[in-house]
Amino acid sequence: MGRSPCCEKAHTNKGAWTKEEDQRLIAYIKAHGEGCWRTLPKAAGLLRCGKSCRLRWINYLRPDLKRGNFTEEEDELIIKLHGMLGNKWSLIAGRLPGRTDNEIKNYWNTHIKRKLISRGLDPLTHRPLNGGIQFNTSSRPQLVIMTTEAASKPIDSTEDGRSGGISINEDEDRRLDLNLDLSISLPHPSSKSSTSSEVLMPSTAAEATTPTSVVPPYKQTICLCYHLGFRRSESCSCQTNSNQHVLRYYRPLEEGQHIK
DNA sequence: AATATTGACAACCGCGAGACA
DNA sequence: CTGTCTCGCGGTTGTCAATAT
Repeated sequence: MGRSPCCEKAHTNKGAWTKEEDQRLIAYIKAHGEGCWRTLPKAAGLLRCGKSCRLRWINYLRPDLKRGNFTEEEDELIIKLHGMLGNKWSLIAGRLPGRTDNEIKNYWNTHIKRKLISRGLDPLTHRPLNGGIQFNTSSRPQLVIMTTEAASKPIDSTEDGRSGGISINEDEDRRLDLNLDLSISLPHPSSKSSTSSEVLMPSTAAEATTPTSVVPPYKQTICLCYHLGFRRSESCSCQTNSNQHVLRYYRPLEEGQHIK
């Protein structure tokens, strides 16, 4: 009992999209909106696989795409986020408005990898290529995952090890130096009132977002799901869910900022 | 000028997760 | 509970243009 193919391969075009195909896809989505990619090609009169339509729309045709060269700020943000998230391109893309995961992935592979190598850093681990040399972590910002009992369960770990995410292994020391300024520690006493896992991290965001919860006076709670770029609100249940496994991070307020 | 190599990026493929019947 | 379907993600490949030989 096999899985049915996502489309009728015998009657679908492949390869580069023509202008006419683009126009058809744009016109259809403008009229009917995104959704049901499987049936879209037929409805739009396209001889394409639904997956192909989705990719074309998301990576190339969407009106909110920025296009053009990456700025130095974007470069640095990508490097920083990659250091924290690994190859989670969709999450990284969520932090860069107008950029797609595919675009960032390509850009990483063609530009940033070399940039890091030229800085003497391993693009995979962000550690010095020659080994041995360690950052002075005390003088650099840190990502600290503060755990509760909930954190004894690994976060974002997969069997095949493809994930580049942050994981917490109960057998390991609770304070891990993950390099690139990452470390994991036990809960801060001052945040006892909060039962969620919390992350202290350097802010890469210009703005602080809701939801908020009981926080120490010098911190503001930010939903990690939202902040890391989950676009669909339903992916985030932080506000309504008392689930102890919800991961949040706190970031220190910047100068001039105050909690609303 | 012809050919080979390299770089950039669009597109494809396979897989996993979640929804649903 | 199980199987199927759809969507989305990350890795890989294909193609074309630019550059080097």
